[in-house]
Amino acid sequence: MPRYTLRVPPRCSQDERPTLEDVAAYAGVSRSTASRALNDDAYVSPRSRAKVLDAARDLGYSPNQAARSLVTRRTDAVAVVLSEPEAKVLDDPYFATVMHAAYRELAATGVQMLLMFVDSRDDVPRTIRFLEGGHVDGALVFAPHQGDPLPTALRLLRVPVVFGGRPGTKSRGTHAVDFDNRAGARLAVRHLLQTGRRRIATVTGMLDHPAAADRLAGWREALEEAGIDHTGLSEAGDFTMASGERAITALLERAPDLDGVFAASDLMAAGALQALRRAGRTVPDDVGVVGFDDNPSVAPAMSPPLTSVHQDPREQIHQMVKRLMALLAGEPVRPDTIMLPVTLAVRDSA
Amino acid sequence: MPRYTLRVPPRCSQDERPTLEDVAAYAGVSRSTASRALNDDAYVSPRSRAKVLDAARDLGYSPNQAARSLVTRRTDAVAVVLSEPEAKVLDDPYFATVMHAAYRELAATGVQMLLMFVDSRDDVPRTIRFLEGGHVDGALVFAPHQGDPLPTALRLLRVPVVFGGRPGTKSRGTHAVDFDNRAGARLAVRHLLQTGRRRIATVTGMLDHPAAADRLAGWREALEEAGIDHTGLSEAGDFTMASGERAITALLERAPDLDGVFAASDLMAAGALQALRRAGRTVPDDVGVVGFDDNPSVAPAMSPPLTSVHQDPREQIHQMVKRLMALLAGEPVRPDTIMLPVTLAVRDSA
DNA sequence: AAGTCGTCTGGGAGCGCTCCCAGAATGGGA
DNA sequence: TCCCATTCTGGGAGCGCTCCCAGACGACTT
Repeated sequence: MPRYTLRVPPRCSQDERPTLEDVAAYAGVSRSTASRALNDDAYVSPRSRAKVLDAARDLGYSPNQAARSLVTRRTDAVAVVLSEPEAKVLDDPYFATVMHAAYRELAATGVQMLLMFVDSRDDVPRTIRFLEGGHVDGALVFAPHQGDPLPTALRLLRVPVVFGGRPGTKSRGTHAVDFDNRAGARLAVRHLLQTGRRRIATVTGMLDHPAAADRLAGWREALEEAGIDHTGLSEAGDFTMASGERAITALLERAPDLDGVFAASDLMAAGALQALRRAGRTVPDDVGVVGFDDNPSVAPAMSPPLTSVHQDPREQIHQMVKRLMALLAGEPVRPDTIMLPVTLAVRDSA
Repeated sequence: MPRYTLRVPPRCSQDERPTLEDVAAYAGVSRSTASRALNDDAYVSPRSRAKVLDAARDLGYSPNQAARSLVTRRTDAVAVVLSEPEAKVLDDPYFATVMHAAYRELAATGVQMLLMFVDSRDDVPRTIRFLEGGHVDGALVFAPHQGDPLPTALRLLRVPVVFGGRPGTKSRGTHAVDFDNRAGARLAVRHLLQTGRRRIATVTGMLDHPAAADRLAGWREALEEAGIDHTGLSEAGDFTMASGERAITALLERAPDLDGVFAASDLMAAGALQALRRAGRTVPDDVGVVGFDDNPSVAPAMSPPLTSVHQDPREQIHQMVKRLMALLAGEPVRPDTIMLPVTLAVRDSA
C-alpha cells in the first residue's frame, strides 16, 4: 500500500517551477487527490484538501495552463479582434471603451481577454492561425468594413464568433450585436427639425461601413418623412475629424444656407464645429450640430458641448459576451443579430 | 521496416482537428519528420518536406499551441498590463496609443500581445496567477502609482518584466523605459518665460505618480532658475479634464494676475482652457497654456490648438519590447531605467 | 455474517507536441 | 572492396495536467 508519508522539501533551484506532482508529494497524497483538491472537486476529504492547499501555498505552486488546456481542450480565454486600420483605432475613443468593457465583462465570467488588432489584409492569415491554434475558446470580432476578408475567413473556423456591429459581409448565419443606427440618425434629424432647422446636411462615414450607410439612410428617411428636400446636402467623410472639417467646408460652398448638420460620428462633428467657426457661423445660433456615438470623453468636452446620439458600448459588449458564453456552453442558439436601441443626449450644440 | 505508404483520407468528423500524427500519416512519413518539416528544421529531404506541407494544407492542419508550449516552455506571447483605474484608461488617449504600438511592435517580432487591465487591488491576485500560469513569456507593465502593489508582487515572479514609466515603487533592480518628465516640464516653462509670461501656474497630476511629481519638479526648477517666485501657483489635479477646470478656477481665485499655465497633461490643459474661457480670459492673449503628452488626437484639436510637451509612446514601447526581447533571449542585461527625451510642440495656445 | 451503498484514494492512460537517440540510407574517400 | 562521415528517418520518452477506473474503507442495511 503506497502511502506517501515522507514530506519532501521544496525544490531548491528557483527557476524550476513546482508541478502538481511536487505538491502532491509534499502534501503526502497522490497527484489525483491533489488535482481534485485544487479544482475543488467533490470527493476529497477535508483533511487532504487542507494538506494540498497548504502545500500549494508553501511551494508557490501555480498550475501550468498549457498542460491543463491540452487535456481539457479549454483555455478560458477569449479573443477580442479589432479589424480596423491603425489610425482609426487610435483616434476613435469608442474602441477604448469597447476594450475596457470587454475586459471587465470577460473577467467577471472568469475569462481572460486576448486583444488582437488586424490592421491590414496582411494580418488576416496570422490572426486566423492564432485563433485556430487553440489559444482561445471563442472570439468577439469588430470588422465593420464591407469587403473585409476576415469575417469570411472566420466562417470556416472551428471557434465560435460573435460580431460587434453588423459585419460588412452578409450577416446571415452569424451572431452579431448591433446598434440601431438608422433609428439613431432619425432621432438626430428629428431633433434638428424640432428646433426649427430646415436645411439639414449630413457628413457620412465610409459608406462601405454598414453602420455609416444606415446612419445616412436614417437621415434621408427623417427628412423625406418631413417632406424636406435634401438634394446635395450629403457629403462623405471617413469618421475622422479632418474629414468632418473638409466635408463641412464643401457643404458650405454648395449650400451656404444650411442651418443643421448631422455628423455620423462625434469626431466628424468636432471637425464640423471647427469648419463652421472658421466660416464665421456660430453654433447653435446659426447652425445646429448633432453627432453620433456620444463618447463620454469627447462629446461633452466640445465647445459648445455636443448633442449626440447616445449608444452604450458596454451594453453591446455585455450582450456579445452573453451570447458567446451561451455558445461556449453548447446551448443551441440560432445565429441572428441583436439590435440595441439608442437615445439622444441633448446638450448645447443643437 | 515500417514504411507508411497508404494515404489515409482526411478526417470526416469536422470538429475533430487533425493532429500532427494525422498529417504525418497522410504525407506518408513519421510524426518526427512532419514536425521537422513544419518547423523547418535542418535534415529534412526536400521531398518529404513538400509532402508534409501539402498534407498540412490539405487537412487544414494548425498546430496545437498548448501541446507545443507544454514541451518548449515558450508561448510566444507577451502580456501588456495596464494598472490604472478604469476611468483613467478610458479617458486617456495615451493608453490607446500604447496598446496599438505594443501590438504592432510585438507582432513584428512574431509575438502575440495579451492585454490585461488591473482596475483595483482586487485584480492583482488574478493577474499574478495569470502571469504565473505560463500563459506568457514576459510582460510589459504600466503601473505608475506609488503604492501600487503590483510591481512588488511582480518582483517575485519568474517572468521577465519591463516597466513603462518609472514604477511607483523603488525602481532599483527593475527594467523600465521612462520619459524625461522633468526636462519636459522645464521646456514648457521656459517657453512660457520666453513669450513674456511671469506669473506661471501649474496644474499637477496625482502626486503619487512619479511622472506627475517630476513634472512639478521641472516647473519649479525652471522658475527658480529664472529667479521667479512661484508661491501659491501650484494646484493639484488628477490628469482628468474636470480636475484641470477645477484647478484653474481655484488658481484664478488665488492669483488673478496669472498669465501662464503649465498643465501636466493635455486633458487638464483642455479643462484649463475651458475654465479660462469661462473667466473671460483669452488664450493665448491673456494667458499662455502649455500641456503635456502632445496627444495627436487631442492637442491639435483644441481651440486654440495646444502647445504641448511632445513624447512618443511608440518609441517608449519600442524600447520596452527591445529590452524584453533581450531578456527573453537570455542576454545578461543590467536592470536600469532608459530615459527618453521629449520636445516641445509649439502651437497657438502659448 | 454477508451484502450494499456512498465516500475517498491512487494508478494508469493519454492530450499533441518536441526533443533525443539509434539506426537506415547515401556518398564519397581509402 | 570496405569504411567512415553525413544526411535523413522513425520510435520512444516525456512535458504537466485531467479524467477514468478499480479498489479501499467505513457505515449502513438485510
